[in-house]
Amino acid sequence: MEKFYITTPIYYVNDRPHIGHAYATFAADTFARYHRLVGERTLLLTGTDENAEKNVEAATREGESNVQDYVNRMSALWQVTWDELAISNDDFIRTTEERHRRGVEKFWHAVEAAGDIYKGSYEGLYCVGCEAFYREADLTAEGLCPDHNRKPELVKEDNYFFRLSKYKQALLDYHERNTGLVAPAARRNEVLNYITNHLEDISISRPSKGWGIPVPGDESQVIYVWFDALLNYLTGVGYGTDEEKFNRWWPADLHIIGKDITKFHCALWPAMLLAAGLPLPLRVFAHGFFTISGQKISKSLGNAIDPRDLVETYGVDALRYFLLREIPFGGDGDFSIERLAGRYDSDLASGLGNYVSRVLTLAKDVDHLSVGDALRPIFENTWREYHELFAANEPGRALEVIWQAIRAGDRYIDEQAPWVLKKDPQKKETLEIVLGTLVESLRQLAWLLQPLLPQTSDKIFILLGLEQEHDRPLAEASVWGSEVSAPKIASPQPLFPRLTA
RNA sequence: CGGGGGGUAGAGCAGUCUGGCAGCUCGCGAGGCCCAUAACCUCGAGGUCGUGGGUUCAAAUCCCACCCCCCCAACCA
Repeated sequence: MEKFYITTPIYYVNDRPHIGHAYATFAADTFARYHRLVGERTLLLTGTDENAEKNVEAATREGESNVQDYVNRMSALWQVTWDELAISNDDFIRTTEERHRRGVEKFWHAVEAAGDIYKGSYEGLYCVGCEAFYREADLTAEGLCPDHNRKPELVKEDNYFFRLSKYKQALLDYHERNTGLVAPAARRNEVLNYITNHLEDISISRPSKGWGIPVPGDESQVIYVWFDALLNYLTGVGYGTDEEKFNRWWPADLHIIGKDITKFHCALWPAMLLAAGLPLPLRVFAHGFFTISGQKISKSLGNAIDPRDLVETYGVDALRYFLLREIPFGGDGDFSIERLAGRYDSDLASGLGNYVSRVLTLAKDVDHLSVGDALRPIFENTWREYHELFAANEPGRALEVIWQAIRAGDRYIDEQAPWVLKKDPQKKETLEIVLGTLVESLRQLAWLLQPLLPQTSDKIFILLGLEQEHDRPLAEASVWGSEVSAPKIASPQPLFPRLTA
C-alpha cells in the first residue's frame, strides 16, 4: 500500500493562531483526507516550535517565571485550536519534547561526522534593544537601528557553522532533476536565484541563555532555532527514537509551507538532509498570504482573526470552504467577513444546502427508488477531474467541479419536474427513476466532499440513512448506482441555514 | 540597486507558456418554475484586457519602454 506523509509548518508558540495558520492547516488536512480517501496509508503532522530565545522574554512579560510552563500553555492553545477546527492530524510534535531533542542530537552528530559543522565567528552590528543583528543597508541614514533609534554595537560571536555553501552544486543538480520539487513553479526561480547567488555557510548556534537545545558537547551554545525546527519533520516520525517507524514514513511526500519560508525548505533543508545522508522530501508547496480586508495581517494593526471565532459563527466547513475555494492555492488572497458571508449564502446555503434539502424533501415519502443514468456521465466526469485536480494541488478547483455537478442536478430537477410526476399515477416509474437518480447524486456528492467538507459529508450520509457508508472502499463506493436500495431518508435539516433572510 | 509575482466587466478571479469569436462566480436587469433554505432554471446588460510603441493577416497572449501594487533579499514560521 502506498504511503503519504504530509506536514504543516510547526507554528511559533509566541504567536496566536490566526486565519493564515488555519489556511495552511486546512489545506494540509484536506490533502491528508484525500489520500486516506483513496486508500493510502497517511500521516499528517503538525506541531509547535518552542525553542526560540524570544520565549524567555515573552514568558517574563506575561509574568510566568518558568519558560516551560509558558510554552506548555501556548502549545496547548494551538492544539485546542486544531481540535476545534476538526483537523485530522495524526500527531502533534513539540520541539521541547524529549523525542525531538534526541533526534536533533542524532542529526547534529551525523552532520558533524560528515565534516559539515565547524566553529567560526560571526561579526555584525547588533542592536541591544532588538537583540538582533542588522546589516548596514537596514539601518537608518544616520546608521541607527530603525526600531530603537540607537547606534548598534559591533559584536563578534563564536558560533558553530553549517557548511551550506558546500551543497550549492548538489542543490542545483537536485532542483534540476526534480523540477516538481518546488510548487507552484513560480517559486522555483526564486529558489534557484537564491542558491546561485546568495548561498553561504550559516551560523547554527547561539550563545546559550538557558533555553533551547544545547549543542552536543558544548553546553555554552544552543542550536539555532531554524536548524532545530526543520528537524521536526524527522523527529515527528521517529528519527532518533523509532527507526523502524522512521523508515516507514520518511521522506515526506509533501511539506505545506508559507511562501515566506520557501528558501529554508528548498535550500537549507535539503542541504541539511544531504549532509546527514537522508532522502529528500518529494515536494514542497508554498501557499500564498492573506490580507484582511485589503490590509496585511499585523500585530500592530491588531487585525489578526482567531479562526475559532469564525467557526463559532459559520461552522468549520464553511470556513474551510471559503479558504479553499476563494483563494487560489499558491496565490495570495484577501479575507473579509463580507466575502465569507457571501460565499456562505450563495454557495453553501443556496447551492449545496438547498440542493440537498430539495432532493430529500422530494424523495422522503417515496417508498421505492431506482437509480437512472441521467446524471451518471456528469458524476463520472467530476470524479475524473477531481482526481486530476488533487494531483495538481488544486483543491479549490475540485470544489468548483463539484459545484458544477450540483448545478447539473438542479437543472435535472427543473427539467423533470418531479412535483408534476407525483400527481400522475401513470408516471410512477419515471418518478422513481428521477428521484432515485437524485438521491444517488447526493450519495456521490457526499463522497466527493469527504476530504473537502468532512463534517458536511458525514451529515449527508446520515440524512441518507447510510451511516455505514464510510467503511466502503472508494473504488467500490464511487461507482454510480452502487447503492440502489431506497434509503431511510431523514427529514432534511438545513445543512447551512441562511445568514440573511 | 537586485530577484520574483501581479495589474482582464461594479467586486473577486481564469485565460497569457503553445497568438485566432474575451470566459467564470457574485452582483445587476428580464422571463420561467413553485419541489426546495427569499432557494432553482433560462436569457440579457456590462470590459480602452495598467500606459505607450513595435512584430503579425490577426495580440490579453510575442518584443521594447514606462507607470502602479505585493513578496523575497542570509539568520524576522
